[in-house]
Amino acid sequence: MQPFTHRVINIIKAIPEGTVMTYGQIAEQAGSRRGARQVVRILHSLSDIHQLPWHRVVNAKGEIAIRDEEARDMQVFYLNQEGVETSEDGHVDLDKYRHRCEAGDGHFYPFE
DNA sequence: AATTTGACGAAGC
DNA sequence: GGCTTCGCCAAAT
Repeated sequence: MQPFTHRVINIIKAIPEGTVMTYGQIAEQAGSRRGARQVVRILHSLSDIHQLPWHRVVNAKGEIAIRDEEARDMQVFYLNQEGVETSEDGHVDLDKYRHRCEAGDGHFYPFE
């Protein structure tokens, strides 16, 4: 298992209830800014054996990225259960629910 | 070992 | 706002 993969798993497991993270965010936190696709792979392959809250992961537009209708519906259900409002299309308000790695004083860094 | 793939993201049209 | 192209790199084949 590559360090990147391990970090991604760890990050996903650390997502609090009622919040969501984007693939890009996770990849960035894991160390690869362009690793969103690896996050996809990891989630797809590893959510099964790990206990990953995959339903708290959405794409950059705040939409449910999943393609399977049933799984998509399930994700919407879980998010609603946790208090995340989702549209019928399955998109959430990232500005409200996006989990951000806080700097402590609320200072927001647009880039790094 | 080589090639394809993929629940994505940003940039370009 | 939508569609296409390119980049990215681990996992699957």
